[in-house]
Amino acid sequence: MRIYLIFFDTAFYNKNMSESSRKILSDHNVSITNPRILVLEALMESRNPQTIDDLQKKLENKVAKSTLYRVLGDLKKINVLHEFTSPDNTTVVELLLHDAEHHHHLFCGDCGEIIDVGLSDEFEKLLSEEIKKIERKFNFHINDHRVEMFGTCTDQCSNCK
Amino acid sequence: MRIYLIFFDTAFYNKNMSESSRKILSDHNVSITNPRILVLEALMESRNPQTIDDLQKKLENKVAKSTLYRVLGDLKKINVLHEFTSPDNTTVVELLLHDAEHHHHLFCGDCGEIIDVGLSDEFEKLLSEEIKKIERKFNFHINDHRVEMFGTCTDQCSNCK
DNA sequence: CAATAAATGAGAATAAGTCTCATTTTTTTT
DNA sequence: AAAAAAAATGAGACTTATTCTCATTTATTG
Repeated sequence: MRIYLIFFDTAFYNKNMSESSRKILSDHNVSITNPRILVLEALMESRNPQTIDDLQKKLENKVAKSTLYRVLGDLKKINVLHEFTSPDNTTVVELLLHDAEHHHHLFCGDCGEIIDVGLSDEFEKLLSEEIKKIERKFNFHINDHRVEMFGTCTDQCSNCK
Repeated sequence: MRIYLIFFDTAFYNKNMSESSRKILSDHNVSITNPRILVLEALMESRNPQTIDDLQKKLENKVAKSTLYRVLGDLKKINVLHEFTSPDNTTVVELLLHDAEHHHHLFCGDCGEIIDVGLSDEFEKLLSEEIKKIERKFNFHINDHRVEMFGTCTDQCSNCK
């Protein structure tokens, strides 16, 4: 089952990114424009979170800086993009596709790589319980959470060796 | 035991913040200057993380902007300050005192308040085990982690009501 | 207390992100 | 399918957070 999902996912990415991009936009009633397709394609090119700078490089000058930021804002608004900040204070961005599983982040302090990681169901269950306790204790309504892990890749990650 | 710690902590903060500040600096072989003491005092004034803007207001114009950033950098270097970014992309900063317990953060999306929260020992133990698994799986050395929780305070937090 | 080293203040410089507005592209209407 | 209306884009000006520079002041050392 898990293998099936991953397989599907990869196929989804590679077969026709332009098609997928159009579908994402039309599914959310967002008008289909070239810059939006280009940005979505650039986002799909890598599975892990990437910096705005990474995106700009991939897009060369095919999309103006102001448009890039605007498109990213649009994608956030329709909930297909997740933006957060890495420990060295860089904004990073990742696509949230329909089949994206709930996950957390592992940061390498050496090369800056950010890796998506899933944690066990047992852990997630206990975490949900902890969160319920926190909601009661602080009278909060909590709608999202994330575990961030900080370390160094011991020479294995793609940027390092 | 927990009550005792909190009690000690409060006393530590209030009795003589200037003294404590000097001690922090001398303990880390950092020269004792007025701006550093003022910044440390401002940091001690609130228990939860605060923005750079909060600090600047507390300091009025007693410390130049460039100096404030430099002092914060110094404090990070000696590991008594933790800097991170809130979901709305604001830099926040909190003092890590010797007796600060390991904790996580709860963010209110309405008023921006950030609250330190501790989670149960049982949870932390399971999280450590998960982290060991991740270290093996990704060949990483992980030295820190944090759980971030996002929500809204239901009219209870200090900024809101 | 003098000499040396380090830190500070003021403001210039940089960089990330936002805003403006004339032009172009997309969507809607007919 | 063309015209009209609405929305999005590009280019660059603007803003804001942070860093840098350097002359002056403050701390530390001998």
